[in-house]
Amino acid sequence: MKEEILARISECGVPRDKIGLEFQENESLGHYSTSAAFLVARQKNISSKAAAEELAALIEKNNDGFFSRIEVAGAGFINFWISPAVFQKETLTILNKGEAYGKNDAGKGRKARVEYVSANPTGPIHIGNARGGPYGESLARTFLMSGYEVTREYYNNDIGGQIEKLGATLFYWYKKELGGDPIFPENGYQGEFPREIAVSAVAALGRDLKESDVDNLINFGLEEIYKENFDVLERLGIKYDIIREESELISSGATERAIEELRSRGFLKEYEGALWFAPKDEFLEDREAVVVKSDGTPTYFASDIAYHREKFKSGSNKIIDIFGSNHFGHIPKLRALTNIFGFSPDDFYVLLYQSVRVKRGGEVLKMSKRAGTYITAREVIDEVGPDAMIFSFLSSASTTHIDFDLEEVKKRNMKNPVYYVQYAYVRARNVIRKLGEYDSVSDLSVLASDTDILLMRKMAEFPDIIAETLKDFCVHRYTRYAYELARVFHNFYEKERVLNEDEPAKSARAALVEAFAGVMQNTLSVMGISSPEEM
RNA sequence: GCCCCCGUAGCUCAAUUGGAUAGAGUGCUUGGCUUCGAACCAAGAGGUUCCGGGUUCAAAUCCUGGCGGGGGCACCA
Repeated sequence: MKEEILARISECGVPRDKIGLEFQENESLGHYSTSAAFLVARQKNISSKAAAEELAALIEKNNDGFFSRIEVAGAGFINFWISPAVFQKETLTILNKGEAYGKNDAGKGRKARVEYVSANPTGPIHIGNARGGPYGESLARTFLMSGYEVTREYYNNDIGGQIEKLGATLFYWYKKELGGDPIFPENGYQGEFPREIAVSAVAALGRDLKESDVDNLINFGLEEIYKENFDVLERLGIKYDIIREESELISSGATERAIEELRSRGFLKEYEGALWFAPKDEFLEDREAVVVKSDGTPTYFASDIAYHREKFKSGSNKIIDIFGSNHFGHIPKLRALTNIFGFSPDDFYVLLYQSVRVKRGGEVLKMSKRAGTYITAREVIDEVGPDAMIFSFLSSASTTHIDFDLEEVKKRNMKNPVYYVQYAYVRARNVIRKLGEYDSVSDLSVLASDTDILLMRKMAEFPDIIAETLKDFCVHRYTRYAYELARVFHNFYEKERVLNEDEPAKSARAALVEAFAGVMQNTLSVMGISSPEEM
């Protein structure tokens, strides 16, 4: 809907990106409004009121019945009311397009790769890691809605110091389980999880593992952790197209080849026996990092170079990495790789989400995987269900730190706004079911009450919501929109009848309800949330 | 010490990217089921947007100086 209005305003000489068109929920300020006149006033050095009058008159001149009213208000705002016929026609379009309503072709013929979660395989996914799941998934779906071919990917740091520590921890519990009295390894992983794995390892691998067989134990442990973590992710509706493992990059020689390429092109320098990344480009940030240690082994960053080399050379148009904020220091190094591997820095995004703080009755719980004090994603899903968890996480902007109080979880379970949203959908589906067959209509002109119009307007906003999110990646916009759409429908449901209505209002309202159900389903879908028929 | 994020109603979060009277949920007070499902609707109370200064028609938002919280600055991943 915005596109049409923007086109009409920009025809009158205001640059499209300067118009700042706003949807107005309260009709007293119009269906949409713009502050564009303030800009014109400055350019022409006239009063904002005069500029608004002038601009409004120009728009009115080209008006062909699209706007029912154009009004200057306040210090120079222009408020637009749009003809009911426009919204009635849009509602028919919704019915016509169904699942395709809201899609755009901004990414037609283009590819996007989105990496998210990528939790270290040293234990179960905890509540902090889990935040990246709904975020990445919803973003991936936004790209799909925009016509992109999307690859969802997960990176597994399945080798290195942390894995050795995991092995040592598992071996400790393995020995303990067999009745030995081993010493707990320094910096080993606390918590129940390693012990549970060790117990099943005794059953699966036998009782004769020696210290030199620790790799068997590690491989068994990693398998158990993968099983657990990808199962949890699947409960959140997340499935990956690519799961890349660091060990695989090393064993295939990809890491070695990437190092060699950087070396031959002069991007590595030697210092104190180690090889350092030294891109020497226009960036000013300090990005120096060890790529090959003085003992000759590559660091994790070496594999990251190989992995991003693969991403940048994969023919994708957009590359997106979603990390926790603690990876902040990693960004400049990764960004420096774009130029080196011939990828546009403007199409590479590293999106960070802030931490999740867990409280219990107001008291902050310190989360640490090593110390074994963390809340797992599975615990929360079991408690509130995947839909409520996804909606909760998506409700706040990725840049804000969120607090999660476990004492509130149970209470929130019943009161979670996701049910308000899903219930609106259920109500609509109920009406449609009870209607049975009804005549399809091509004329919705009887839909003219305030609640009819507001519902149609809100539905017509959906494609704009998708388009805006594609630009700024603020997927939390969806939860807001979903809530508002639901509220508008609940209002409609209270005030207007469908089943008892006479024709032609009955069929028209039926069409409206069906259109609503479609838009709501698409809204829930882009968040990765289910659309239940009953609750 | 340097860098990033945050600070908005008792609590958890929004605010269309600088717009009009800062909004929702939750909690609290009150009214509404003989009518498509009340997991709903309606009404009320609740604010120095952490503090100071600046920029302009307009600041929660931008610049600056503080205060407070979180994270990062490894030959760990």
